[in-house]
Amino acid sequence: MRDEGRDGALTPQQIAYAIFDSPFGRVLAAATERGLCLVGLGEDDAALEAELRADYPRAALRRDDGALAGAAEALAAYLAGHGPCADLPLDAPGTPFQRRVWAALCAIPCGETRTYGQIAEGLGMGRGAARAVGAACGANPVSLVIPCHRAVGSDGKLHGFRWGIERKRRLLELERGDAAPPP
DNA sequence: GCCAGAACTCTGG
DNA sequence: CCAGAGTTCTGGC
Repeated sequence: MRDEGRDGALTPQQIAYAIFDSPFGRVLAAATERGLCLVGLGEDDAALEAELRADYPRAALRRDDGALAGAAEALAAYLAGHGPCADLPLDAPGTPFQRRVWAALCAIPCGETRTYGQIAEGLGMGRGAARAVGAACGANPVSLVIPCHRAVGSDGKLHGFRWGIERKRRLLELERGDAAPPP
């Protein structure tokens, strides 16, 4: 479904976004009329807005906390450890292969991790496509809704993350339940 | 337009 | 240790 594109300046994509706070810092959630198109983690609102602008340079960005209140609430609950995984509508542009990988990531149960090779094998491509899976994960714009952080190395070790490896580790600890040590 | 290299890798020699 | 395997994107010529 790639309808627009050539029009470019004629019909700029309308994107509404909101920024809220969470245990992981500031969270930016951006969405079109169809669903979320970008979820970013950061510590500076300006940096998050710049990230959104870099991914959608020609879109008409509009701050609208109300329109994204539901999504922001779900994401905040998830980041606080109060929800398994939000089932929010997505509108992320991606190739069929990327969507397949993202679907496989969503199929990973909460608290579990899987290697890139296992994901590739689950798609019926063999372990040779592990790097292709990694590339597809790296292109994932909605890091929280699509649990790309549950993909780990062959030894269960973290290798990389677009939003920072340390943040990825913390996300995994949160899902494993180890991130809630009440004193 | 095409070619080369990179990107959240894995596995075998 | 080094190179190859499968996909997509980006930049340089």
